[in-house]
Order: sequence, then C-alpha cells, then structure tokens
Amino acid sequence: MAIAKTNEFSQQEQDLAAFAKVLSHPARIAIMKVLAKENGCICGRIVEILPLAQATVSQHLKELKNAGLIKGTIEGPKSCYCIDWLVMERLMKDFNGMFSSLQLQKEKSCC
Amino acid sequence: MAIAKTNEFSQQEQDLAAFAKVLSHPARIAIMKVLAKENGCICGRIVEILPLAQATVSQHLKELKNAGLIKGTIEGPKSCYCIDWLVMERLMKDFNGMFSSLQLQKEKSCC
DNA sequence: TTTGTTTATCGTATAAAAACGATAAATCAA
DNA sequence: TTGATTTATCGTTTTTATACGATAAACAAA
Repeated sequence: MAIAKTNEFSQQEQDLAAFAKVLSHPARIAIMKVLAKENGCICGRIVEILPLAQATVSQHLKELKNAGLIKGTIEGPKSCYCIDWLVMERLMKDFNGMFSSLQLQKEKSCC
Repeated sequence: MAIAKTNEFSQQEQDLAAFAKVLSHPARIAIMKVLAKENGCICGRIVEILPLAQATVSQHLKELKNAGLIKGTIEGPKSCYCIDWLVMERLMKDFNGMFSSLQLQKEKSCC
C-alpha cells in the first residue's frame, strides 16, 4: 500500500502543493530569511546560524534550488546562494490566487 | 539519527512551516477547493470526487482540522465540514507577512 | 605541489507521511 | 429491534523526509 496518488490530481493542485512543501520545514523558512537579510549568501554562513549539520543544510538548499526559490553560483570553493525573486513572486502570486478563488465562494459555507 | 530539530527554530518559523505543511499535499488543496465550492461539505461527497479511499480522505480531513483550517459538525451519521475563514485568513496574512518582510531586503541580493 | 577550506554527495539510520482494509461507533429508517 | 448508512479510528505497509558522518570534489594559498 501507500502508492503515491500525487499525480492523480490537477497540475495546479500539484504545483501549489509542491510550493507549500518546500516551505513546510522551519529550516527552509529560516534559510530564506537569512538569504534575504545577509549580503553574503554563503552556505557556511547559514550553517553558522542554523542548528543543523553542514550536510543537512546543503540538502535543504538543494530542495530550495530544485523548487526554483533560490539560485546559486559557485565562487571558487564557496558557493553563493540567493533568492530567485522572479520565481518566488510568481509562486506567491499563484498561491494567493488560489486563496482568493476560495474566498469568492465564502458565502456558501454551511457551518 | 534523524532526531527532529523542528523545535529548535523560532515559533514564527515553526508556525509558518506548519501552515505550509498542511497545504503541502494536493489532496488537501483539492479538499479545500471542494469545501469552498460545495454547499454540502459532507465527507462522502469528497470521497466521491477525490481518487482516494474513504479512510485516507478522513485522515486528510483530520490534519486540516488539527491545523484549524476547517471545522466540522456532526449531523447524525454524517459529518459536515467547512473552511474556518477566521483561521484561514489569519494564517494567509501571516504567510504573506513573511513574504513581504523578505521582499523588504530585496536590493541586498548578491547573485 | 602540497595544504587547507568549502561545499556537494553518498550511504545509512530513524522518523514521519501516505494509503488502505477492516472494524467500531453513531445514527437513521424500517 | 434490526438493518443500512456514514464516518472515525486502528493496525499495518510502503514511501518519503530528515539528519548526519564520511568522503569526494573543487579551488585558493602557501
């Protein structure tokens, strides 16, 4: 059992869920806050701040990158990450759009 | 290993992540859409629409309820669910607030 | 070239989520 | 009371996520 039924839902539902998923861990919320606040964006800086091992931080960064929320460039041995605002703003817009369309039917609630 | 570090983050980060988590599955997005659209809000109606077994739908409903996004009243053998707009609107506001405060530091990006 | 620094990846272990059949509980209808 | 209907919960299995040590890779500096 436990066969993934994820792709039996609409593309919109899958996309919205994927966006929510990448922000569903406090470490990844915290990383986004560090990336916004700091000028540096270096991975080691994040490791200093978060209560997690370097390997774990790197894994979270990879997920944020795969989802498109951040982008990174390698600078020698260091790697610089920052928020991809184009993607981030589009995804937030979609997320808010979903919420707005829910709200349109607000009066129909039964309880 | 894999000891949960979740509660080593700030309460705000945990709350935002918890909200994102409950919407991180397409089934739960779909349920919210059904609850907004339909007048009935009965569990069986959701089972009809989603490609999931009744037990699974009931489980997803429980998670949405635990997070406060929906509320339910029992009507005889049936149970009626609907969106708790007071909670939903507050959580969306918090989520957007986080995004806005990220955006305030937009100019500081390095890549 | 050698050494040190930084980060990504591999392998692995544990925890949590997802899914469902079976069943219990609650109520309505006959 | 009996039977049908509806939903929640239990128990279990499978999958995915989380976490980290160890190590490889890539480069800077000596």
